[in-house]
Amino acid sequence: MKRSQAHYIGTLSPEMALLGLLYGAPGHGYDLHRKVNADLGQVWHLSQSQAYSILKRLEVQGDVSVEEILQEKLPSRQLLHMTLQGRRRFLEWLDANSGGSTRAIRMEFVTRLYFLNLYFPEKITHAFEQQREEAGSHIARLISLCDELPTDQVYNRMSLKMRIEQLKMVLKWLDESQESFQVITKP
Amino acid sequence: MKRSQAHYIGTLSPEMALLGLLYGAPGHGYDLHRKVNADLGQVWHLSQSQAYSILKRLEVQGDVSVEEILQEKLPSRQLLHMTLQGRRRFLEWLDANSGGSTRAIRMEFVTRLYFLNLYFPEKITHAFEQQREEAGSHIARLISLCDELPTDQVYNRMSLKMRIEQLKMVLKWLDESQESFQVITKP
DNA sequence: GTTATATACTCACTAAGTGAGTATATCAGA
DNA sequence: TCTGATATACTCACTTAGTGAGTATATAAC
Repeated sequence: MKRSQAHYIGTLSPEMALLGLLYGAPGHGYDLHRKVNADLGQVWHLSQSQAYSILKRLEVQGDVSVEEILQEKLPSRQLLHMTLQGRRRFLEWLDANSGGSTRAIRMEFVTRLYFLNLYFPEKITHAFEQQREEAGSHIARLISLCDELPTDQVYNRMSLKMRIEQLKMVLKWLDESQESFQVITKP
Repeated sequence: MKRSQAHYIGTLSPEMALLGLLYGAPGHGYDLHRKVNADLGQVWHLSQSQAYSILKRLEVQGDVSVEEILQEKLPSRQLLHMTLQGRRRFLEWLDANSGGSTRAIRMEFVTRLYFLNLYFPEKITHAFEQQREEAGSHIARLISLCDELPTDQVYNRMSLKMRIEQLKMVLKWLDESQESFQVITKP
């Protein structure tokens, strides 16, 4: 209950990238880590040990269950399954939005697209629209924040301005990315 | 020796924001935290406890020294001084560059400007130039990375493209910010 | 036959970040 | 005058992110 699946500000975790891979089929920690690195290596930088530690947490939380596969001589391997709870959490996360941080958009939103394309390609268009709206309303919020800032707040203003411009950029990037998706999804 | 003052990827810390304030005069943890929040609150989100924990580390590392100020009745207050080592580290950091991550630029670079303006305003122009170069070479690196990416790497490409566009934005932002600085530094 | 590589995982560590708690002083309003 | 809010100044316990190195076995390559 005390679980706030919310990350601390600035903290994004590839938790869902790992969990989501199990939606299709059970797998080993080893494979999950490799898959994330192969398909989303520019999105998340995930070390092997970090992958295992996140998977451990997912298990403790009850989002995945472990099937010990005993082997003669060999140490036993652990096959990970997504639990019903994990499935629910994953699907919820898929529909959630990534907020207005450019980092979150680059990491979470792109990861969502990855899974939507795998499992629910029909939802992609909506995801783009939703993200555009989110970005737009964040821009508005930041602009008003910036306007309220006293004139002497030079550095805070610089920072805010940068975030605003970055988000405007994101709107363009969303349009361009979506176009390249049309090619994939409607050939 | 094992100190890599380097942050893990994606991890930026307001360590230098706190340390740098002591360059001018010694102060209490309490004041340092308030000052960072007041002047750089949009740049760093720093809780009080986090501030104290960073200051503790700075002390253990030998960058600051603690002067216990005993008070009758009251619990003793700790006045923090910058040590020679701390001074050296801070000045080195001031001249270093913030790399090519947009986050690092928004946080570290802006913080550098803040201190340059306080202590060495004549260095500001150079800092802008240095940062522009850095950003430029990072853009080049990311573009070649993106070009080398196999066509099927849709999501990695999306992520890279976003970073590239963000950095191009940064170049504009640097120009605009510097203009607003001219007003301050050469009135 | 050895050496490199792929498979599959564990552990110990540093550091970021939160949230709540402690203790005192001071000042403004009922 | 007492009361309660606010400012000062700090501590502690906790979760999570992230690194780096170590362990152990199978298999293919030279």
